[in-house]
Amino acid sequence: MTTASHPGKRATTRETILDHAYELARRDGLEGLSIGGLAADVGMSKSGVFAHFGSREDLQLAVLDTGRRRFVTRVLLPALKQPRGLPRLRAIVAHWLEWGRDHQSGCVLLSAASEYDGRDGALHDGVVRQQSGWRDELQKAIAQAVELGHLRSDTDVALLAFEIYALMLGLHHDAGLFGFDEAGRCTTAAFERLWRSWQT
Amino acid sequence: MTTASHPGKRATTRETILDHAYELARRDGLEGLSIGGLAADVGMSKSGVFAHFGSREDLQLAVLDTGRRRFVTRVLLPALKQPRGLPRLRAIVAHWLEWGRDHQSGCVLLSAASEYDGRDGALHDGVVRQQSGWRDELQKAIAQAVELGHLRSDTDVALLAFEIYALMLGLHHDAGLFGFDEAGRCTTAAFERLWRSWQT
DNA sequence: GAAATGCACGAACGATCGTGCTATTTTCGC
DNA sequence: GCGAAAATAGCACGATCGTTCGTGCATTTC
Repeated sequence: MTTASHPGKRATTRETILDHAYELARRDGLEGLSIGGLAADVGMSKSGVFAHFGSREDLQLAVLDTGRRRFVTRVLLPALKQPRGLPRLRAIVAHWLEWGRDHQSGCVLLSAASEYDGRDGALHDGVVRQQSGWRDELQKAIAQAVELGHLRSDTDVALLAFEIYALMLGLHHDAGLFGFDEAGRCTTAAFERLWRSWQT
Repeated sequence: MTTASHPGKRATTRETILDHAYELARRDGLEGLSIGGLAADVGMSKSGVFAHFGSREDLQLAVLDTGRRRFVTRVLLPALKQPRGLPRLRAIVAHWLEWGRDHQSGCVLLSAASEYDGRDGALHDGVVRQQSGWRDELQKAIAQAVELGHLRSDTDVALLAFEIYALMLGLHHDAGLFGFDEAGRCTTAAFERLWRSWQT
């Protein structure tokens, strides 16, 4: 009877709860996520949901990590199948655009970034860690494209990563307020201009 | 016979409340703004604060409008003193950058945009109206720069406005998470690249 | 000086928040 | 099937939420 030799129902229920919490957090943010509302959405009791996490903050951290894992699965991992350099970089952007299309009603990772950028605590730390981790991945892909000669040798890696991220922020912003169609058009056009400006 | 009896004490107290509310909303967002917390911050009773607005939603709308007015005063109006065309456009961006420096701990307008982009209601409508109004001003300034030959005649006005806005989103995002210095450096460099790419 | 008005306060409402405790039910190895 | 253990429900708590209402104090108006 050490620890969990059997699969246990706990893990799957926790996943279900996190699925619902993720959807709720997309609309209301991690700060707007309440245990009572989540329990009603899942169809469980408040205490039943609560027991899976121990605190609201741990629930929020778990939802944040759910978002991170989904983003990695949907954006980063598929792109890693492409050859290094510009193809992989463009694949990252392409999958990121799809992510944006599917998350025009709100992205947990971005809303968390704007919710916790000014405070401190575990959520802030988690957001910073997640965001800087992704920025590192982005810079890594850019650096490879430079090394392989796909981008100009004097490319400012951090600057290009900033520009790419900024365009995706613009996409989410405009898609949420003005609709995805026009926002997607602008973003795509802006990316074409961006590649042209850095390409060899 | 105290100070300023002509505009009535009500108006000045309301301004004081809104000053505090604006600062609180910068950290916690409009959704995180509570009447009790605001009252404690101002040094008034809950009901005293409440009486000035009639509802929490009206308070939030008032804070949103406070942000809009400040932004217009700090960014748009000073830039309108510059000659039309690229000088005015660059002045807009310059003052916007200063705004970003002073609001690295959170900008009410941007947090409101991400808080209400997925819902509906008066706050959502107010945010959309405010954002599209500002985008229109931006496009107007760009169009003038094109007409005056400061920018390429085939300039996609909406696209450039999107690119400018995206860079400012990137600034706020990075400044909030990683610090203003590096974010400001990237933003400035990105703008120089942007002007070069559209200039005649 | 009396009456009216403007403003803020304090108390209280019902609702919901997060979070403990204790039963009760469900699950799973035997 | 049985019994142990895990998982969920039930209930209660203090705190805070937005909101309402009645009251007191100032100031203005007559």
